[in-house]
Amino acid sequence: MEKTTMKRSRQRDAIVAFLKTRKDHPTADMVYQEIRNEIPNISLGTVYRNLAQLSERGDILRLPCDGKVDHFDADTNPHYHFICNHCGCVKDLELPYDCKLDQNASVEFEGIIMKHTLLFEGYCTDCAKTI
Amino acid sequence: MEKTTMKRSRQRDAIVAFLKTRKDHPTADMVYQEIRNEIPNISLGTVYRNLAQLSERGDILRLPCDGKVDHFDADTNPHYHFICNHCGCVKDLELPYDCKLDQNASVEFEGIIMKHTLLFEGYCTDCAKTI
DNA sequence: AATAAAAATAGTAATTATTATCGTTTATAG
DNA sequence: CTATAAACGATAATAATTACTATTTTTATT
Repeated sequence: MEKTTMKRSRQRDAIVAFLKTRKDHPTADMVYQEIRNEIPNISLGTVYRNLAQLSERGDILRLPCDGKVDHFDADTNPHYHFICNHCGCVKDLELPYDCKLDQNASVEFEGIIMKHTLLFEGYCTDCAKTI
Repeated sequence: MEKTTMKRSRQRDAIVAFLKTRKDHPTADMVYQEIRNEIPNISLGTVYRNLAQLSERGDILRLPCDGKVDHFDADTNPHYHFICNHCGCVKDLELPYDCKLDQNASVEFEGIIMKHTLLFEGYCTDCAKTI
């Protein structure tokens, strides 16, 4: 996964380009469905492989969502997210990543804390009206 | 899932009793493997069903672990957890659940924030020595 | 431009974790 | 004691993801 040994591919370029146009943090399958419009025979495995590779390299963010399917974000600036328990949509929060949380947690913990994931849950604006 | 319409079962009692003896937050499969010693023909589906039911009722906690398999905790007092990126073990942190996080996040968010999940990652004491 | 090696691909199979189905068993209220 | 609904075991099905493999594509070097 070193940057030097990476070869470009039309498929990966399309995936990155697509993610950059979106602020709603698509899932692997959503990426797949979208890219198929442009590259009809792209394989779902290719999408998964590239999303894994890109997030491994830090070119995109993988957003774990409490047991539900992962979402992906082209905005690599560390920030927190919200997931709607009704429709499943994922939204950005303006809160920046708080390093103090890691420091505080480290105080009484014997191992090494490197980072944290923080996900807020509730109902999005639209679903809050409906329910 | 109302408490009034629940019938006791030997299997569920065994699952709860087992979880209460453990502080390492077993997974569904770990629970299954353990309970089989006592009830050899228990079904894995029964374990999943009861763990879902119990966590739904708030009798145990389901711990989502960033895309990895869920772990379960008989200590229902809200608290945060740590997962080791090397061995996958899950440990308690002494930090209590911080309601202010939800309040802060709500300030600039239009929907309704009800709760959050916060998981710390890094290397546990044992793995920190090895690596 | 031709070529060779590595990387990436499409298509498919396999895996993993979990949920659903269904006929049978069991708990419990009356 | 009995009726009813909950819970069960066994198995099948599903969903998401990963692995495999033969082929294609990229890219550095001639």
